Amino acid sequence: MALGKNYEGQDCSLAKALEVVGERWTLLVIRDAMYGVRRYGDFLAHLDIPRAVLSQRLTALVAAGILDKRRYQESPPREEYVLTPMGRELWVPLLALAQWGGRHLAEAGPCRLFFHQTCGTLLDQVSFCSHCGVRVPVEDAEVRPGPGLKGVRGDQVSRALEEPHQMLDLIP
Amino acid sequence: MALGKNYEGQDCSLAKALEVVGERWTLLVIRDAMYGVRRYGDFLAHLDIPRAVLSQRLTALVAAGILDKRRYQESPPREEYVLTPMGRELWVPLLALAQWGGRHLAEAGPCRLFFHQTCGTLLDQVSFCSHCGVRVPVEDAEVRPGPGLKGVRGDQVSRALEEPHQMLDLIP
DNA sequence: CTAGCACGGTTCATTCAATGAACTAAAGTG
DNA sequence: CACTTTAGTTCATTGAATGAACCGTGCTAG
Repeated sequence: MALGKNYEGQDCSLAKALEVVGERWTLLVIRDAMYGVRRYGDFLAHLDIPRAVLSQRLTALVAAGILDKRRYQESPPREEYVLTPMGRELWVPLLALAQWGGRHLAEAGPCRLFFHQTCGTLLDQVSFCSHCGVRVPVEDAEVRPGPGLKGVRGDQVSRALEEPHQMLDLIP
Repeated sequence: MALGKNYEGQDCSLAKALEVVGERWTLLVIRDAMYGVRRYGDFLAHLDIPRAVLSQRLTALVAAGILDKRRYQESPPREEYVLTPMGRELWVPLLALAQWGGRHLAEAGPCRLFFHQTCGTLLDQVSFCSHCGVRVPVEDAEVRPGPGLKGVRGDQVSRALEEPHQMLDLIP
């Protein structure tokens, strides 16, 4: 692969994690799954990822136990990819990385902000709600557009995310 | 590059972060820098990374403001790479990812454990010390070998990390 | 003063993955 | 029956990763 194999000699939990989620595109696929993207075509439209790469990544993530592929309708048979509990736990490092990027790399501020859904508090320190004093799992969080959002993408998913949206909830 | 460019269309802080730290090897280089690795040769020995890739990554990280390259001795002139404050903040997502890997991918348990240096409390929930109620920055943390550590690597850095070691402190 | 060595790289041929366009296949729709 | 939607696969091309060899600087031992 391009990123992910051959870290075996590393004797390190981080290396093990990167073997599974460290390849190009993989974390963005997982991010989209957290936004509620579930279908091949929606990932494709939102990520501008080559089809072959998307197929490979989805298959690998299913094999790793991060995504679950399941039929959501017969006739025509259609499958969706949803995060497993293990996949949902990636919320913590993912949010931390996004917040780091928002602080240091986004001139105009973060593109998206995350809130504790039950109390409305902004999550700015990892996934910890300073108001409630609890760690907020993905399912209790809400995304809203942030100051840095340009809104240049025209796809379905991007448009849906211009509105506040509960994490994991299916994109229209 | 192989991972990192071309996420520009993404309008997302996570994508921006991955443009800088999402390439193969990059996060492992930063991890080593947090362990106190500073010299080209030590990164090389500990990571088993091709020399050309290491050069490229170090240069890119300096350009991104994550590492600082500075002379630590004249005659012979030698440079070291140390984390900037911005780089040190990657501690949060890095630790979160390592903990996720330790929970889900390490049969024998995590290879390394991290402790709040001032009180000795294990950091198991991101970088938050449950005893002191504070967020622990890298410089206040200590690494110790965990149950999953096999200790198969013979290089200087690996051997040094078989002992408790304060983060960021220079490896012997 | 010269041979060797440590360190920090660069160069280059080969391998392997990413890219993107085209094609396939199953099923439903008009 | 033609056409569309969805979810892929195939394939030629590009580009990065790999690993071995080489380079240059400045110490150090004989």
